[in-house]
Amino acid sequence: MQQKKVEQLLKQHDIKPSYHRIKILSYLLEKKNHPTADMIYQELVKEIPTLSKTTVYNTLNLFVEKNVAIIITIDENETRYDADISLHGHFKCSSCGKIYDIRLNTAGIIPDELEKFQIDESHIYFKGTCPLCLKKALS
Amino acid sequence: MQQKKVEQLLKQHDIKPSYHRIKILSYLLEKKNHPTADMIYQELVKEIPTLSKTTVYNTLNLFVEKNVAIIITIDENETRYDADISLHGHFKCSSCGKIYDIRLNTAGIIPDELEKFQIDESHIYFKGTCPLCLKKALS
DNA sequence: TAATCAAATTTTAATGATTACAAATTTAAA
DNA sequence: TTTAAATTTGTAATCATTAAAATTTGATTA
Ligand SMILES: [Mn+2]
Ligand SMILES: [Mn+2]
Ligand SMILES: [Zn+2]
Ligand SMILES: [Zn+2]
Repeated sequence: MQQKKVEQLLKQHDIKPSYHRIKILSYLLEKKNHPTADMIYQELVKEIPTLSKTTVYNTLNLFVEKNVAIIITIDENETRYDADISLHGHFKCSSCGKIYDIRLNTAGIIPDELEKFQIDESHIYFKGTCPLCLKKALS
Repeated sequence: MQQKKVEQLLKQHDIKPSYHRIKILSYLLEKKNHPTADMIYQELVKEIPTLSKTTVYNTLNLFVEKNVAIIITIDENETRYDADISLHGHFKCSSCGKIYDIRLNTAGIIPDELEKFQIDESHIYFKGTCPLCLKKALS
């Protein structure tokens, strides 16, 4: 996505598109790798040597508050972020660590039992071994 | 559940049923409240003044390793434990903090997209406001 | 242009959950 | 009883995240 589009997206969500914010959102949108705050920091600090990790945290918290990104918690003590805010699932491979996006047929995903509950967020994820790592394990 | 049953359960999973382990597993089984390690500690230390928080952590890690309990991660930086190891979902109320068990019709819960993946764990949870808190909010 | 002000970023320090490690205690076997 | 192994404890370390205060940036106004 071009920078202009990213700026648009930020503005649409009431966020002033500062240099850092554009960089961080671009990272999320392009990499689609569900990174931790630290992964983003380690990558961007190469380009922006003055970057502070607190800025990464502040920015991600702002994104979540303004619904530009969501938090994915699959493993304990490891907060990850996703700029794809649509309802979709994830699979984390315990071997290579990659987190895959899983498209769900969202119909009938909400249990009847929750009829009287107000649902703000739905999360579905799986853990195991991905096909690539399964193949490697054979050889 | 009586103490004998709890001991049985531990033995079945290759865990020597020490006093502390029985207490901690009993807590999980009786309360069914998906507690944090600290919640368990705070409650049990009343009965067992010499209890160490490290023991609670060690024991919970052992339970997870031996499949007597599972880890539930709904909110970041808050690891919770559940002695119900069957496939079921959860709902956490953002208002009162309670975590509800949700029975799922497990049929067709695994997306076709994961056919070639080896799935070890499935997690489904929702966040929002529970009926009790919704009612309170009205008045 | 220069002064002003708020927002954004940085720096440093604090917090809190979890783990590491070694010592002490308990349990069970020899 | 002796000894070794397992369990528990206490303390310190680690690591992710947040808090607070200082600095910088960038727009706005005089
Ligand atoms: Mn995703
Ligand atoms: Mn449960
Ligand atoms: Zn893999
Ligand atoms: Zn509630």
